[in-house]
Amino acid sequence: MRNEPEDILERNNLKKTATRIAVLDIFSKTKIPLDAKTVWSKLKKGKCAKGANEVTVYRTLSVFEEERILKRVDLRKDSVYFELKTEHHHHIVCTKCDTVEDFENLEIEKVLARIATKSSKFINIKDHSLELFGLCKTCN
Amino acid sequence: MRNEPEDILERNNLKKTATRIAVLDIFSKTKIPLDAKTVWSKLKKGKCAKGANEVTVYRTLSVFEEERILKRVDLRKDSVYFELKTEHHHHIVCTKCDTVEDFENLEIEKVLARIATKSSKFINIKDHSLELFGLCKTCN
DNA sequence: TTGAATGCAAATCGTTTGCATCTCA
DNA sequence: TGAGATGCAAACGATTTGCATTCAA
Repeated sequence: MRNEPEDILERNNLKKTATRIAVLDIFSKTKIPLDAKTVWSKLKKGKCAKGANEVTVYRTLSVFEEERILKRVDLRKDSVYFELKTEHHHHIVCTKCDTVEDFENLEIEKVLARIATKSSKFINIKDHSLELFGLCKTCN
Repeated sequence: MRNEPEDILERNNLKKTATRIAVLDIFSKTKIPLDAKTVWSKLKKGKCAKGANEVTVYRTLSVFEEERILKRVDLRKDSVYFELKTEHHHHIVCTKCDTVEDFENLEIEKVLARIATKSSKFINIKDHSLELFGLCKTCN
């Protein structure tokens, strides 16, 4: 399965527009969670024709989230961050600068699955967020 | 160590005002995360003199967060939720209704502590968030 | 008394919506 | 061609700020 922006859009029955392709490009190059403002400013700087509209960015992110191309990430910031939905992983976030480190851990997933079965009120757990917060070596 | 609203305020060198006491009361009775709007409406309904101002609620929550009396919780809602900073625990949140279930799990804390030591970019991890999202038995 | 806390109005910020126009398929 | 995508202006909701007033200590 190819993962070029065009392929992703094709696969999800989305029209291949310049903005959408550019947004996917940005996410795949950046590799860290981004919010609408950041994507928008990257679009403006980037070679994307015309520079795209801020509202279109919001709409694009929203569509990508619905199509599960992007995944929302909870970083305790004032705006909503997204990242490409690739392998399941979590983040360590520097509360001072914007450094983000990814990590994955099978053990945690197992424990969470077990917790899910123990819940008294929930029967259908679909997702979870797990992020660590602290100071990176530079900011510490 | 007593934990009446007055004691908490005293301990944190905060003036004991009617609104602050009422807000702490609400949090200790409710036991689930609350956002500013909810606290405000509870204040209005409650016996709190005058009913307090919405802005004051925001300021109160903010002060309590700074003083670490309250802890911010990320529930993927449109507003910011807080809860009393008591024992460390996590949440299972219904994405349809407002049901929230608490859970704690020592095993996870251990694994996270180990992950923290393995990080290449971070040296000082202070906190983490872990919330599960799904549908409760009623909404499922 | 006095600095901190509150109330009110207005500003700000992130995000959404209505509608006319444009563009991919 | 026609449904979906975009742009622009305006609306919106959550949160913050400036400033005058009130209140706990």
